[in-house]
Amino acid sequence: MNLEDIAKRAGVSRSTVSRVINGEEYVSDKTRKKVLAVIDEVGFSPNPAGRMLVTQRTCVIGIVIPYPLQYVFSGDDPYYYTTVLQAITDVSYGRDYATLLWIGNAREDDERFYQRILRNRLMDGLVIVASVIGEELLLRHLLKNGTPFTLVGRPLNYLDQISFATVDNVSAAEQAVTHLIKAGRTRIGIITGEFDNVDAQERWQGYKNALATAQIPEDPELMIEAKFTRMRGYHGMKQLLDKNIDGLFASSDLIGIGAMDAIHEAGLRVPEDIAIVGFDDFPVAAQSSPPLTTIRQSVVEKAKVATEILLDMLDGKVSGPKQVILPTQLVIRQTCGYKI
Amino acid sequence: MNLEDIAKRAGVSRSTVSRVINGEEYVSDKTRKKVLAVIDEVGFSPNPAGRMLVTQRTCVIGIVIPYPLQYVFSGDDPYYYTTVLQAITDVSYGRDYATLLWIGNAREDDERFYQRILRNRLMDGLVIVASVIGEELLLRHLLKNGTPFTLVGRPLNYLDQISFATVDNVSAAEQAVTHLIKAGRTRIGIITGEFDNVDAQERWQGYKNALATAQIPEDPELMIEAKFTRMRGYHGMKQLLDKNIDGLFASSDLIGIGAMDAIHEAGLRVPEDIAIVGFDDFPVAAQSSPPLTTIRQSVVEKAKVATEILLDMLDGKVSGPKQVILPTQLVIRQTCGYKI
DNA sequence: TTGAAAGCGCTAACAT
DNA sequence: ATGTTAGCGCTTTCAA
Repeated sequence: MNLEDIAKRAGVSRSTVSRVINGEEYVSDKTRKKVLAVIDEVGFSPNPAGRMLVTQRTCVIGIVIPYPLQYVFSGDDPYYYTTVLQAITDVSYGRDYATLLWIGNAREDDERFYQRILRNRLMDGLVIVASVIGEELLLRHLLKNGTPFTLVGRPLNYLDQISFATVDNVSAAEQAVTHLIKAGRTRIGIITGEFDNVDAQERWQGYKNALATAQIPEDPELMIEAKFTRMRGYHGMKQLLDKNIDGLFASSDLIGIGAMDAIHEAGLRVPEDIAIVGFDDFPVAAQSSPPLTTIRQSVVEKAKVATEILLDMLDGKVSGPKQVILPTQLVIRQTCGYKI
Repeated sequence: MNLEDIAKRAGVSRSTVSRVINGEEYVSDKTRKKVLAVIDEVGFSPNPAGRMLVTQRTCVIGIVIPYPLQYVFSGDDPYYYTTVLQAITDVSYGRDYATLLWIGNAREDDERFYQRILRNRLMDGLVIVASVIGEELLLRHLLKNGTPFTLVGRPLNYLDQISFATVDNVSAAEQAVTHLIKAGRTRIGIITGEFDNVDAQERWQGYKNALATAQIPEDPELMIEAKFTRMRGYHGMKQLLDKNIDGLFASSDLIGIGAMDAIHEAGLRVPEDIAIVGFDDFPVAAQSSPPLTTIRQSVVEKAKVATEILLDMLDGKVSGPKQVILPTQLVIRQTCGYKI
């Protein structure tokens, strides 16, 4: 069933059917109705390959998550990715784009993965979820052959040529640690995500900045590189327990909650003995006991904005690189004990 | 850059280039090498639209998750979906298929969602992730117009016409409850997922079967419909606390862990006062304290098998509906106290 | 072993 | 307001 068939049944020409389908003007109401009736009757929908061939557009965007889904969060809270996926698809569908999904694979090296994406050519552009360092190669390829793309998160290279949406992790972390300092804490530890994670790195920097501003010397013993998981938060805190800290900046909520597990297990209290400020404000933060004081970032917003920038580029509404830094917010609950 | 361009540069015809790209025989080694060199040099990859138009195949499959990603698990453990997505994409990429992602959207009704999928026509077939009742309409459409598809999970209708991979939830739940009975428990409660979830329903049935077999009368007071979340497990257990139960079948690990939260909070012990058997054996099960005795199902396997069946159908290796029931396994840890 | 040519289903420029 | 026609880039006969 194709345009020609519909045209015959409706007693018109192929082009008229095409016009009706694409909602173009210069079709009489009567003709339009007749054609639509036939289309509806036979349940016709146009073959996208034919259309793609002539328009050179697919109305498909790619979503690239350049690592196995459970890599970063080690399986214990993939909240981040599901939320990002939902947000990207919501925006795309709303603007009549379909989404092709590319998830990294533990058994395949980056080069092959990127080649598969680049060879596919079924996409008008890409949204790349960039929490982990290492997609530099992909970005270079894309920039070289001019494929439109945006990042959810901040790229490390080509900063001036790339569109992205992110939050200011550095300032937000500074704010978190400053909050601990205002609460009177002076021996403040940090447990952060792995260093190949851009967010983890930036939050680490924010921690250092806040200490510097308050003229508290850094103590490497209090700074632990872990992962964004509850388990690693728990074990990280165990290392800090005999270091006599009175404050902890947990670089993610899960880390914070894991740390609380360890603190409670040791018979200590939060916030009385150790005050904690987390990061993310994922749903778990409000549900922990005591509820976690944390920095709120909107993952949904980040993903949505990145997608909108891409679609705006594809629809010709935006040309140059566009970069959006979304606001964060300190959410005061009960793990710090300090009210502003 | 198209076949013609490559042909000119290599001094051959379009058809020869096509043959080389598609790895056909009857191309001399010399010609093949020359063409490949040119392709490599200019970084050519064929336009999929042209190919699709003539072959009537896209080498794209759709992944359909007919509900918002965070609907079923209310955001506190999207482990299931990330794992399913990873498994489906792994298998697809391994067999040179790309994946188009369709996630349900809270703001859009089912009818519209399904129409978008059906109209898309960019897919050779679909893998449908079917944990929640309600995709009947989609299945009917697909059966009607002959689109190949498989389900991850068991369908409720058209059972004989549909290919799927699932586990035997009924027997597995029976085994779980029987394990509690063998441990000497007689007042056994159940907290299960919502009834529009096929797995929840089947596990509920298995619970009843086991009681019947052991001639323990059902007590509606001990049977709680909740959701597959830690929170709902916690609140469900709170309702059961004054019912004097000595055993609990938690229809998911998260429910079990939430129940333990409530039990511990009430100053009771697991398994001494209340023995628990969960379901799923997600990573959280081994990490809880005490570690959860549970039924292991392989979500990865379920998703992989469903995808493989679909691709086999598309590659003409399988014709009729193929249905696979995957094994489950009782994993004995420390929440039941009974060693076989 | 290679090339010529037809045609997949669609859009868009042009003609009417 | 509608029809005619020329491709878009590819595969696939068919002929050589």
